[in-house]
Amino acid sequence: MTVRTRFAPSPTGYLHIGGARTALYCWLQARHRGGQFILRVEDTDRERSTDAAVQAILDGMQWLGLAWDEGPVFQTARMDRYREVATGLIAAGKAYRCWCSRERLDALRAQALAAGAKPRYDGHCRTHAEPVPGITPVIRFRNPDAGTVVFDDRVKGRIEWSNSELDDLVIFRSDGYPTYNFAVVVDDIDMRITDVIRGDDHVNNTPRQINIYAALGAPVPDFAHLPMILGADGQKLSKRHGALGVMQYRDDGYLPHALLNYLVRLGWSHGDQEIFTLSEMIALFDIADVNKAASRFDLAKLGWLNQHYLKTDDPVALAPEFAWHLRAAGIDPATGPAPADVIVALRDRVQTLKEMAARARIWYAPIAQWDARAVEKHLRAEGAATLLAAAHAALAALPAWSPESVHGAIERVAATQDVGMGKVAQPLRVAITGTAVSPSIEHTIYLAGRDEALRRIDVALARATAPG
RNA sequence: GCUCCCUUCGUCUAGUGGCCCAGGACACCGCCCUCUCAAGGCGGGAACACGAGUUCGAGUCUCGUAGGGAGCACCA
Repeated sequence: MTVRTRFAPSPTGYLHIGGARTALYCWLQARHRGGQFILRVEDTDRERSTDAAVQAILDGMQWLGLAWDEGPVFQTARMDRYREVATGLIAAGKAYRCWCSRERLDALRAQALAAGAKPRYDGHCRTHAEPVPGITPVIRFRNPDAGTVVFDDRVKGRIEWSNSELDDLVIFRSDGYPTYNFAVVVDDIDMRITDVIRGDDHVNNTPRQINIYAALGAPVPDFAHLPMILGADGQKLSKRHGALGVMQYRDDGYLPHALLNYLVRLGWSHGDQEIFTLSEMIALFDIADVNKAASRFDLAKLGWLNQHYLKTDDPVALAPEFAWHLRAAGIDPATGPAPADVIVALRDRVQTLKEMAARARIWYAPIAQWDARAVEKHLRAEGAATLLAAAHAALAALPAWSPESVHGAIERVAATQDVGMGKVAQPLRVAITGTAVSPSIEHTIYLAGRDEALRRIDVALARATAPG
């Protein structure tokens, strides 16, 4: 039997980090086993579902590269089917209509709570159904009264549930929409899902869903419940923790495969391996190796991974994404050096493309601000003017313009003037960038372009020698 | 309150009864390298929640305690 997994978000917000990991694990499981990955949109909550959220989820999935084989299937497009199945259940005596009022239900709940028990529906309408004029009844599933439900969760292990803990849940609301627990089961059966991989906030739903499978005479799929992802403070992830939507990570300068690599290791491991290419993930991923406990989101480690990929990926391949960030920062890539060259100069110094874009500004726009301390220390230093002038001449005379040739020129200036590299590099750094910190001096100068570099050295020379 | 689940360095984790006085990675600290900042190299501190039990032997098995989480909706 070919493996079929599905990711089934409800479109009430963007694709957050927890959902992205669930989607990744579903996708990996399908790819690893040579099966299919289906995307289903659980939009039966008409109050909270929005088209914008659907789009946000699709965008997030696409950016991450989690391609689905079927879908997106919208539950709202399957209403007739849910109704058909529910009607069948009623006909078979496995479900019934219920007219119980909200008041009666509330009273029941309060009573149970007061008695220190778990609130459960008492099954009143199983036998005493009294149609109330003008009221559309809900449909309840007739849950078995006795026995236990046992399932072998692929990550949590064996879980056993007594049917006495379960009650007759509503499977169809009075507004004509099916409830979650019912729609998922009908969908998972119809879509022939073999592996249900979802957040562990659903373990409690699983026994009642299994009972529905049984009532429908359908085979029960494998279940794997993933532990939660918490914020760095160990609290449930929320808006307080900042960037939540996956697309926010793009805006913040993270690479999709860096995020994927981070996510795959968060709660799953393969020995001591930290770095995984997509194909390694697919080859090595096993749902059985997923951890049981919740884990915390650690931005520092994501940053480390992101930089790892900035350093090891082909700069040319990274260039389009970097150019996107330059534009996002209000920089026109056409007004300066090739983005790929900038990546080479900065990738050892930043963890994100966003930081990189910010630092790249000096090569695309004039120096906006001079660091007074740097000017004082390096530009107005003893001999700085002489060195700048010598560098200017050496750079102007260079037959070819490349990081290597620039490096050679600076080295020759240092040798000729009989000073260390630092003595000539620092004034030049301030001349080109206005600050004492930048990439290696040859890249700093190279990226400015010869004309602009010489122009800036001229300006710096004036500052170096100006009185005061 | 009830039911279910979870518990190894600050964080992510390795560990499936002896190979573990617990290994790796991120973070942190130190040293080296060095044109600044980084990156890199080398080194360091840092954990089996607690208590019983089973066993020749327990991070690994059992029970209890504590702490954390989820669910108990006509929300998904």
